[in-house]
Amino acid sequence: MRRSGALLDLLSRRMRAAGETALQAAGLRPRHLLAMPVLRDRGESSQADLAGTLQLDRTNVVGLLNELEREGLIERRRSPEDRRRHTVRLTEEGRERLARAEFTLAAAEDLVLAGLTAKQRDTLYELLAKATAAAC
Amino acid sequence: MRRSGALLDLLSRRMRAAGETALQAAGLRPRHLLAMPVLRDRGESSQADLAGTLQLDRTNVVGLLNELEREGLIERRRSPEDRRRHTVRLTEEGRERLARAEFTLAAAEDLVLAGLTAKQRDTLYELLAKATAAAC
DNA sequence: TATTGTTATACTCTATAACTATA
DNA sequence: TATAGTTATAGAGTATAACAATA
Repeated sequence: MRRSGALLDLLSRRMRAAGETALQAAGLRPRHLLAMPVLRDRGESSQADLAGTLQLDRTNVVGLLNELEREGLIERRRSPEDRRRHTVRLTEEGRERLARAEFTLAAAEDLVLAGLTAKQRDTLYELLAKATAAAC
Repeated sequence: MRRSGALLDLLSRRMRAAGETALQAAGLRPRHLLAMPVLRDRGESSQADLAGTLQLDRTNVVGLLNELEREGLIERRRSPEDRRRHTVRLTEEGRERLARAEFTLAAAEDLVLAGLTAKQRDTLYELLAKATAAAC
């Protein structure tokens, strides 16, 4: 019986472990590299929108942003239009740390996928992108 | 930049959540459906071998097997050849519960991958199998 | 009433260290 | 000395409930 779930579970555990190791020197974790690219691409975002995009619970986004804010990589500001919202942006340092960390992480990820050819890695990425794009 | 890790993380979280929901009625969790098929295919296994195959820490396999043993789905016996080892097997009830649960889980997994065609799901499975087959 | 951010909390997953019994 | 299983424990990931501020 074809059980993609078991393989996904194993591969994502390896990815996480490899990512943690690779990012350790940069003082970041894979989870940080989920949120930061979104902020860079959008320019800014509310915490709720960010949680929706990452499909993380908003309560966990609070802690994630606390860590990034403590490191000076993001900043929160109260939105003038809707004072319930925090507008979150990358700082300049956040942008720089992200650029370096992304290369480090991408290299580590490719290493985990060393069993695949470059073309197969591309196909895998496309299939994952298509699968996750679906509502659920 | 191509970041398979982020997509893998998201998809495996969805898989886990869908699997938990689907297996709830059977009183099992996705993690149980990792170990049980290995035991069925091998007939029996020591805990250390099982941990190696699943790439789980042996300390976590202890708890996993405790749950399955409490439910009467596996049995541990002291190995006569090496009295340090526990020989683990599926019970008859374990075999039956597994057969039913596998269909339930496979259906739930296909639902998570609904954004892909059947052929794409097969390709994804093959790529995941090849990627995880590599040492690391 | 509903939403945004927050805190407190609980449960799962994973890894490390240390113990025991065997080899 | 080393290995198999176990226990205790700590850290990360995730979700739920409840609250204050704001809409």
